[in-house]
Amino acid sequence: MPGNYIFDEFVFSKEFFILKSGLVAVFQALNDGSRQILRFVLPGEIFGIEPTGAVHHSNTAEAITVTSYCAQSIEILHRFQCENTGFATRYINLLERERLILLNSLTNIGRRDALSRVAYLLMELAVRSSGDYPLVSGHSYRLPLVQRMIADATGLTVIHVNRTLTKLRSEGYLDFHDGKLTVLNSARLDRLVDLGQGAHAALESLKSEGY
Amino acid sequence: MPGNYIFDEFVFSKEFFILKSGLVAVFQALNDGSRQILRFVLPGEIFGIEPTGAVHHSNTAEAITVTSYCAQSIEILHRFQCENTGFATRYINLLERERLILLNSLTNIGRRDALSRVAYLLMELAVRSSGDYPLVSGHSYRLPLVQRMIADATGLTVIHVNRTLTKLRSEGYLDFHDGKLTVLNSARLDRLVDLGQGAHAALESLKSEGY
DNA sequence: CGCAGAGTTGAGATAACTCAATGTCGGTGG
DNA sequence: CCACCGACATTGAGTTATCTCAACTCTGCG
Repeated sequence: MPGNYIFDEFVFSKEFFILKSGLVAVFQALNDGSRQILRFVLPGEIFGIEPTGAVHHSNTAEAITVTSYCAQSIEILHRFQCENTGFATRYINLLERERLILLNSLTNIGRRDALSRVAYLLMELAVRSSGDYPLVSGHSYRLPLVQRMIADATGLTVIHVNRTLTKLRSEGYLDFHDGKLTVLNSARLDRLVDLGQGAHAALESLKSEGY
Repeated sequence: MPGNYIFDEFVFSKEFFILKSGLVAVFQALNDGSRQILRFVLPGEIFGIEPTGAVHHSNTAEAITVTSYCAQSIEILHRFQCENTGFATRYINLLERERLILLNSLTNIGRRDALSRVAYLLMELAVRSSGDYPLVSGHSYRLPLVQRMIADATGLTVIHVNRTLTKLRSEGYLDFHDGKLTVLNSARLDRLVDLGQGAHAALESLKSEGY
């Protein structure tokens, strides 16, 4: 259910999860009441992984929409590691893919200004969920986020996200409202977000695994 | 050798690396000539991993000090995955540990102001390289960085890093110069950086693997 | 000697933040 | 049925953290 916590920080951790449908946000809560969303989890991706030996979850997973997922014991993973090559291989793939997403988020938050930062986040989610890249101008993608979540994920304030979205629309890049992203001009959007060959290569590689 | 690139973005990727000694920075280069340092690699950690199927490295690794490392073919990893449980398990451990570091970096860059951001980066590196946590007041830790690298890693400008370091010293948190971090007051430092139970738990868990 | 890389400091510009008010919509209780 | 309330979105005005530009020092090195 939307708003539900699938697991909480500091809960004893013996399981990891594979999302089957819906959207999940994984975040770290801070003392001042704010939070940093570390990643949005899309169907087919794993979450809740902790370093081997860690006893607690280091962050919290919140269901953004209605979700279904399956929980796997870490035990099983270790047991299957050898018996079932396919399973371990797939697990490693998913970890590596998550890692790539995290690296891009780091560059996004560390280097981009608000305009391209918000644009990149929305693009990335659209690419990951649709498998399209480049995104197609005029097309709409369903991203069930509210502005608060964009703020928590980008490190900006909600108010600034609001102004930024207004600007992205008025300058003809994209339109986002009511959980729907409409691409106004895919080529311009690409240029806005282009900060090195890395950005495009990354999006290209994210599209490949359309689960 | 300092300044050498161990691998470059977009180089064909068939190997990953295990650092034996020295310090390595992994970064993404941007169009405007700046870069985002994604991670500092310490001895015992792996770098150069790409998602299975990717043909290129998605970032660049630069030796900061004299380094020694060994290169492993990805092939070997896949081949050993089943034959040699220990190897695959260790590989997964390292991936998971890297993931934890990345998550903390994301929160660091997304949520902290310059003062605590720089402080956290230095603390994290000291904890990871020494295995001490909490750090001990009055003790010095060797971190062969220049201000430029701190800037590239935190998403700040060199000039602001400089002012921030001055402030950290004058306010009695820490002193950093000539590649040496001196902890002035470990407890205050901890409080400065404390943005949720997460921060301490994370540092605690990073210390555990002193290679 | 002179030059390059690193660090430092000052002054002014600007992106993003804070505080405060207001609008819209859907749900809920009287 | 209407009034109220809470979540979300929007807008304005003033503040502040960080950036930019520019000058200057120090050190090591060819």
